[in-house]
Amino acid sequence: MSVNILLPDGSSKSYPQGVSPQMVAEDISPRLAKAAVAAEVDGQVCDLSIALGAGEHRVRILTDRDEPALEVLRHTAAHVLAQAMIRLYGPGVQYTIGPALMDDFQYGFYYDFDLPEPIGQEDLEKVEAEMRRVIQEQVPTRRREMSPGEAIALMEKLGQRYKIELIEDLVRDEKVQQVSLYEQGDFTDLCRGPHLPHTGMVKAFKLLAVAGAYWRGSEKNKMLTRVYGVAFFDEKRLAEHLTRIEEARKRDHRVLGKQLGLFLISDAVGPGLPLWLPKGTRIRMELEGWLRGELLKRGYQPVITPHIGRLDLYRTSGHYPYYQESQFPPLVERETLEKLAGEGCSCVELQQRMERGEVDGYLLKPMNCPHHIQVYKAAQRSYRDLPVRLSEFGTVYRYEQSGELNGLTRVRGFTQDDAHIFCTPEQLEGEIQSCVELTKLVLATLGLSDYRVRISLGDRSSDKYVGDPEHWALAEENIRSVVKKLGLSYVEAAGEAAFYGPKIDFMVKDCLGREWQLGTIQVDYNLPERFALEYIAADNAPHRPVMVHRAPLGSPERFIGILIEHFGGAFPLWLAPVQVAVLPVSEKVADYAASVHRRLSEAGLRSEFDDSSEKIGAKIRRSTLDKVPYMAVIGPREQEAGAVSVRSRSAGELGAKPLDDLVAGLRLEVDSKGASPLSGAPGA
RNA sequence: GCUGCUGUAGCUCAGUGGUAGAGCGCGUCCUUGGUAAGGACGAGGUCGUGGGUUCAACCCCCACCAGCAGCUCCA
Repeated sequence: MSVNILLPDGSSKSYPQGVSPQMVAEDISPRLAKAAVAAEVDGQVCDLSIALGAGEHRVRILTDRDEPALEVLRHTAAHVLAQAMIRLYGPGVQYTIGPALMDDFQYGFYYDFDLPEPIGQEDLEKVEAEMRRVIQEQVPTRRREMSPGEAIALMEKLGQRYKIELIEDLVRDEKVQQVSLYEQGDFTDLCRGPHLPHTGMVKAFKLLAVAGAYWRGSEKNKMLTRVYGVAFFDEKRLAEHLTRIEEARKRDHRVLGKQLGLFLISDAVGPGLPLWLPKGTRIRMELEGWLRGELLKRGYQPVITPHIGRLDLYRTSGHYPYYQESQFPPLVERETLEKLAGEGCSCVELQQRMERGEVDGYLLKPMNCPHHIQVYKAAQRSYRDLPVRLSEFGTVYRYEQSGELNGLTRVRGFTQDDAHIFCTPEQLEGEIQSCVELTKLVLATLGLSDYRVRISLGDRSSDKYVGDPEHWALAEENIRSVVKKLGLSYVEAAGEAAFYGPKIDFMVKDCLGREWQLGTIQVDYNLPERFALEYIAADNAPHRPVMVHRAPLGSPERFIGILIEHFGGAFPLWLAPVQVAVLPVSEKVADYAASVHRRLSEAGLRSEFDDSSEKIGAKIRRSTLDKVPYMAVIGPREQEAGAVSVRSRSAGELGAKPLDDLVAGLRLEVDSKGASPLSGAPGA
């Protein structure tokens, strides 16, 4: 029996049985054999050393240029890490799991350990040094397959109880007959593989962080020590990666928000409760103002509703029972509180009675929909009125876990650019479509053109979801249909839906390639049911409307947080808190400069006048650090000519221009939300 | 919420068991300078909060609060 190998170039070769991809590579060319790091056999990435069975196989030799090879490299790097840890901290180190990461922005692999004593960031250098030793030794890796029983016996000998648990689970859940282990010198790991032939092929790596992680991701389990690292085939790519991380760090919206005076999170006010400073507010007003205009054009009716509402309202909607643990506790009226205290009611009792609905209170609203539903119900609705589209930039409060709070992207008090559309089932698909189109417009306007869509579906087996399965199926079908019709690339995620219905989420990549979840569109048959919503149809009988919840930004707080990072604080002109800085060269031209400043302000431009006694270089530097898009430098020459010397953030010095030209140019750029007629360069 | 780390002037940070410093920023004055930092002087801190150890704590110990990284969660 022989092995027939089909190569990617279409050629085929014949070998005796048991031939390995490594041998095939050697046969093709010594250079390929040297560059080979792994192989792809019949579409499966595997070790170079495996013995190929009889028959025909498609074989592709993977070198450091192939994406799947990088994953193999990182996986081996994780094993090198584990081996180094054991060498340093002794056989008492329990190693658990250590995968390669291919989609993470920073990290390339990690390994979770149960350590006899904790280690910190400062220990990583020591671990790296030991890893370099393991790499220098070029320790060969060897795959062994054995029965689960043998593997358990081996792991018992090594004292690795997490591995034993993993093997036992593989047997129980997947009924495996055989497991694979990788030997790497004195280190043996249960592992699916594949791996590099030896550790010497891990060329460039760096350990980046040490942090806690629960065993198997469950907070009920023990907290392990996770060491994160990244690895590449060469130093250059590693250096680029580290630069990219550094770049991201510099764009951190929390850092820029402070530097540029955009927002503030004050301990005196509370964690996760951002305060918008004047400059940040400017950005938000522009963004929201623009969106408000777009909503009016699309037949939305703005409403304004309060920040709190009766507990009963949220009992009816289901939010109170479903998300109690992530809400601020309810407010109870003083009189009620005093009466209950008089009856000797304890705090625990009070909470229980509120849960049972025996005591009412008020809740800081966690969602706007119950209020909007009341607005819908305020009038009798005819099918002729539908769709009713109620919009509000409504601020909601959610008690996020303390460890989750993060700048503007995860907060406890935030606004939703919310709207609720009440429509007939027949109108639903069209409404979803226009919501998707609005979200696309928002993203396009802000230059966030790299995104995909996630359709989050229910999960029949979970009890998390409420409502009629038929409605769910219908809603899911409507959503799919729209996404397909608009040709969006999408993934489906079962079990990710809201409790009341499926949703579309926009997953947007920023300029550094990091993915964020922004806009959302959710279909809801459930709340109309719970609140007994109706409209009178053409048959003169009451029917139940469907609701769409949608927020193209998601939340202005979160969205602007992401925009700060996307633009690195250099906002396009229409959003920039200060659009133009007027910089007189000396006090001699202060009057003329002041008149320029006035003229710009009167034209509706946000102008800042720097009349400090600094030299012009210092003034320019200050405006540059503030990322002001345009500067108008003014000296005697400009005064003479009624001109300004224009300097742009993106294109540098543009030379002297008549003041009228500057005003007109800036107006044009603001109104077009992008293109820069002054410099010919993009505004951002 | 959990694990680890951190908390000193408005900001970024240094520092010592004997109650504190730098740079930037801020204020005043001098300077009137042409495209990324002109000069001088000055103000500003109960060293996160509360306990404890000590003759003495910003420094050591404990608790709490907050921030950061990761995990978990996210209507």
